[in-house]
Amino acid sequence: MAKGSSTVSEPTYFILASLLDGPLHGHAIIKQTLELSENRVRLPVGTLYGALDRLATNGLISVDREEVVEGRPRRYFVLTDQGRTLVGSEALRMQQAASVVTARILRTGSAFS
Amino acid sequence: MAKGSSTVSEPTYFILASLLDGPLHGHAIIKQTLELSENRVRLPVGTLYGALDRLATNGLISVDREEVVEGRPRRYFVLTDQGRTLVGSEALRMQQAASVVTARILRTGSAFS
DNA sequence: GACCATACTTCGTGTGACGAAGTATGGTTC
DNA sequence: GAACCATACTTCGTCACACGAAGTATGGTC
Repeated sequence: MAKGSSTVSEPTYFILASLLDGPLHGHAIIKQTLELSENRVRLPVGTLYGALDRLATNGLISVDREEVVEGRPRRYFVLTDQGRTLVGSEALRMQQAASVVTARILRTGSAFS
Repeated sequence: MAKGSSTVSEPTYFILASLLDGPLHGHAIIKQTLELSENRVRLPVGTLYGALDRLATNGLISVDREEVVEGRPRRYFVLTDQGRTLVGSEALRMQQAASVVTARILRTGSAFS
């Protein structure tokens, strides 16, 4: 389906953002998201794997490869072109939305540093 | 309970943003949101009034006054201090999240203008 | 052997977005 | 003056998603 106006949630957004630098497996995405968000966004596993399924179904990511490291299975995910495009346009959307508010707050001289 | 890490959705965010310039009634919020978002966000009425209830319950907005204009009732809502603070910090959060992605996209030289 | 970390699975619950249908009023058009 | 449209708000049902929790499996540490 991939409607143009998806408006992705924060967990989903950071999952996509985590994959910008290259393929990662599930737990690595959790760590990368923590880093990217400066320790703000701690993805719960239930959220992560549910979202990964959805994103793969919608063609925004795909499975890169699966390997077994020290007996533990790892599934690596990559951004598709569509996913890369989406996370980029989401970033622009957020920037626009943010600037609307920051401009107004400055203008009305509110208690913000 | 006004958790610090609420992470407000796009409709909710724009409702709060619409009220930064002063009290508005429901339908005026829809129009203001359209304007602020450059015609991107068209709030459905079901979403709007549901969200207004929730926001009022959570103390982020409150009813300013009710009047009847040309036979039609209007209920005006105002931002509370808490609401104003929240929308400001949400804007900062979005800005940070956006910049993480835009920086990476520039660095990896993706197909973005 | 108990315990912890990594890695992933599955399930159940609750919240929120939103489409749709409905109520009420006033203005316009024929 | 009936039909119709715009404004303004209400209520309901459904669906998607977040996320807590419990579970499976492996290897290392104490």
